[in-house]
Amino acid sequence: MTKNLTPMIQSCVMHFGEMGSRWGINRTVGQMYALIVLNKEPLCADDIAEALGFSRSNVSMGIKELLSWELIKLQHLPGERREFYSAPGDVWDIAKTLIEQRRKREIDPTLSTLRNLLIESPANSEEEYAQQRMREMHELIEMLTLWTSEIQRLDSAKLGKLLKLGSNIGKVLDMKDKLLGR
Amino acid sequence: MTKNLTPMIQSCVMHFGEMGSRWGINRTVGQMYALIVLNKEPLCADDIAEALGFSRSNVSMGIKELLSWELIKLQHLPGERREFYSAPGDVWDIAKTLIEQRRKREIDPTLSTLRNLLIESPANSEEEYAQQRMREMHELIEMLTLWTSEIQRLDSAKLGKLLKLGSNIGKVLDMKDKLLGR
DNA sequence: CTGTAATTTCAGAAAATACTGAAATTACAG
DNA sequence: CTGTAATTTCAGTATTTTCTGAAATTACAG
Repeated sequence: MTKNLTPMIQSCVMHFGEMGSRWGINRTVGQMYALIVLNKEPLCADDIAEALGFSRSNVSMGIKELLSWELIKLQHLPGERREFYSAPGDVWDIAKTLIEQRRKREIDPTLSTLRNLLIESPANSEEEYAQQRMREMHELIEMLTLWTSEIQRLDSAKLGKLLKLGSNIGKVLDMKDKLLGR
Repeated sequence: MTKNLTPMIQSCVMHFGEMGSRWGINRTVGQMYALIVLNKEPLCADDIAEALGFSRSNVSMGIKELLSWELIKLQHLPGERREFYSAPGDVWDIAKTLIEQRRKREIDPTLSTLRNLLIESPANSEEEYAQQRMREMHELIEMLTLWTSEIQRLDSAKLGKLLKLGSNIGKVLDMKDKLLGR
């Protein structure tokens, strides 16, 4: 049904729908989010349902999901009884939230499972090997998580500078080598 | 029917099945991969089908998928007519492959879509705003991609040192700040 | 070649997921 | 309170994805 959308916005919305379905978030929720992000003004559920041609109830569930991910926030507009929703104005804030939420949902449970399996003592050499692999995975995931959490601490301004640095980013990691003494 | 697996390995396999379904790779393929990774010796399709209770054809499709992700490699065992499969011995190699493949499948198409939409000239102020957001997204994604590609260049040994550094990892990023002149 | 073992393909069954419309609930203006 | 607008819930339907078994193909020992 998709009413009102210009081809450009339409394309972007559709693309994020497709991509969304490759992440946890499903196709329609992906479309809804793109629509909200690309729109300067906050949108209400009816706007979304109309623009994308979804049922009102589907939009309601999508909003619930986006709220649970903390990707949108509710706001009341003066003189409006309906509830409006908008995305953070800063894309880096969006990305940070996404990273954070995915960590909670995907990484943390895995770390916890691995930890639990690692405290058991191996019953045979097969389990011994398996535990070794699990130990390596646990270490690696923990380290990568640490890295990303450090990066997440950067605010938008710092990130901007980093961006300016462009492909010289390698230098940062070269310095790391020095720090590591090699 | 899951024959032969010890409870420890069983649990791990099941967990990666669940997690797998949250990534692109589906539940059974996730289980298959965990099984291969945790097993010292290469496995053949029948081993996998028996251990996990899947149909032989499902295993065949799963193997095909894991090969297309380059997460396993085919090998022939001496005196064996059947084909055997194994995962890289180094978990960091596995992670690098995963990151790389996900980039190809999820990030690159998005960057390309955004780029295409950004070369159009905005038809109105609504599109102007939308394009601004798209531009920010494009920049951000490109930068994060650059970062991860730098990290991916590290080999296992260097990564090990980094790992030893533990939570002092923050220092690396502090140095970055100096580099950025603030 | 021939026969058999191993693997792949694929149409359709089964399962999981997403979506809708109707009914219920909530929110609030008057 | 009352009535109406807005939102949510949820049972059922539709769609998509996954999985299987049977048939086809491929690989290779003899």
